[in-house]
Amino acid sequence: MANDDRGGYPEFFSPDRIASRARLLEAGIDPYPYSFCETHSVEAVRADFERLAAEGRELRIAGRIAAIRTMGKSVFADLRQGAARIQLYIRKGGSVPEILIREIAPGDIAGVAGRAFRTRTGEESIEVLELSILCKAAAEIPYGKAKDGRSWYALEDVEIKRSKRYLDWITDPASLERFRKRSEIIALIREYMRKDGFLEVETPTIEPVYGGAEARPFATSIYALGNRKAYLRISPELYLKRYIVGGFPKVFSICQNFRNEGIDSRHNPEFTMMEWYEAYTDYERQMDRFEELTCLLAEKIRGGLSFEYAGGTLSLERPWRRIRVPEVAERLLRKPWDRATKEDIGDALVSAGALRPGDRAAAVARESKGALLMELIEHALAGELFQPCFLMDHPRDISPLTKARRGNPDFVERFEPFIAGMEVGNAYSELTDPVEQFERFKAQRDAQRGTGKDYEDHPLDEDFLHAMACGMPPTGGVGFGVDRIVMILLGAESIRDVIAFPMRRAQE
RNA sequence: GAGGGGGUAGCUCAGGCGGUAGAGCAACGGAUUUUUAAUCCGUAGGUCGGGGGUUCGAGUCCCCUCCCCCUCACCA
Repeated sequence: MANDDRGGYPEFFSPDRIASRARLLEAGIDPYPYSFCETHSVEAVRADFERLAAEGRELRIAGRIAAIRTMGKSVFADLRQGAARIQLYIRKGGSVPEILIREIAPGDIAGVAGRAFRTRTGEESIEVLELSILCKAAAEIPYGKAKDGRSWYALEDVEIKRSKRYLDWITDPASLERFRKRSEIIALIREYMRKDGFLEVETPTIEPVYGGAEARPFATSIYALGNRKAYLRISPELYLKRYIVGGFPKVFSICQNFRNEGIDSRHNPEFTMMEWYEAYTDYERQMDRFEELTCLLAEKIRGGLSFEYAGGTLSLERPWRRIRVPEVAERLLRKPWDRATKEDIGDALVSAGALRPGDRAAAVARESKGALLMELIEHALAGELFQPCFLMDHPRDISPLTKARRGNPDFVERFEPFIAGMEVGNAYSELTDPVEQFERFKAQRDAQRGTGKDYEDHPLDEDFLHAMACGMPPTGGVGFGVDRIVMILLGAESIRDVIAFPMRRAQE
């Protein structure tokens, strides 16, 4: 910096650029004009370059200046629109005022009018006849250097890339593309659902009673209602079922869920959930649907069902492997489920190395039999869950919203799709018997009492029970983590690379 | 929550056996009449994450603390 007097401005204001802004204003040039009339995108110019160059018609293009190379009387600049770029050629002493050529800088947003032509070296370029600064950037943009898709000295610090996503997007076309594709994936999901007759609906984000999942909620209060306690949604499930009860047989919702739990490469306190319910179907039908939707997304986004992820090759070829919990349980415990005790599972966990011997007693006391079993199974199968599969027919005691497995009532008709070892979703043949639902809720509460998991006073959602008592058709429902599906489809190994503004510890 | 790695100029990184901070790129000034990771000459830029301690002297050693990344544990 030639000048370190920041005049009380934040340190990210560049004195050089503030001075440049002042010089432009002094010359009567507004560096922050109100509009610019574009005739072409960079992409459009690229796509039709030869014809446009031959016609010599005036093109008007706007974008961000990413680099400037001056060579005597010639100035070359890169104009970027997202991942697309084109070179500008400005001749000093031509129609572009000297002051604009002098003050334009990398990071500024510019509008140009000019003609398409090829330089002596063959580079597709725009000869600039008019130049407007559409925004003088006041901060330095860490562009680094780039050529042929490679870059040098560019912003790489993931801390900055994630906390200042705008800089990440400005400087890294790959990041921009990742988030464009995320949006495309969500659009494809909506398209698939609509085509099959599903209605997109909304549910409350702020709820008097939370439910539909087991998680610590975010608590808040409602001023207008005497500071009544309220919670951010941990799942849309109980409200979506009210739609089903009321007469919408096929509904879905894509929404943020909020869970006040850990933050790591697979968990963000708020994450995007896609959840749907389809009346008159069971979980078998929904397993097909989940496969179908995931494969459709893979075809459209990756161009096929087989692609690299996390150092391995995923194959989404249908049908995916079905892993039945009761069968795995019997194999691991070497005795029938009804004869196995919590202590047996505790022993198995210890001998599998999933639990320290000293923690066994506490775990057995704290967790339900079903929860212990799932811990054991997920540990035992960890190496087998890379290829897409369905873990299905979970223990009844950890699945309070699910119908019993036909012919095996200790288990339920539930499945969790796993891809690349990640649990990406959860689905049921939904429980529809209101009396049993009431009993299950009570049993779940009793089981949680004193385990440290009864986070808040958590009243039963009586209104939900009332809805169910009014009659809910047989229904299959599926919820999946959109962020995780996006991670897999886009090759991201951290959820923070697919959430635009992930939760951070550091505060400004 | 536990273990490991890291935080030095706007960006990418050196230095680290304690002696008072370096490079490249970016920025700024200049040269160069078609360049493209342009090049060349010059200038400026850092309380080495924060606090405390040891020392004549700490980016470098010790303690505390904040933040980031990875692995593990819990949750989608």
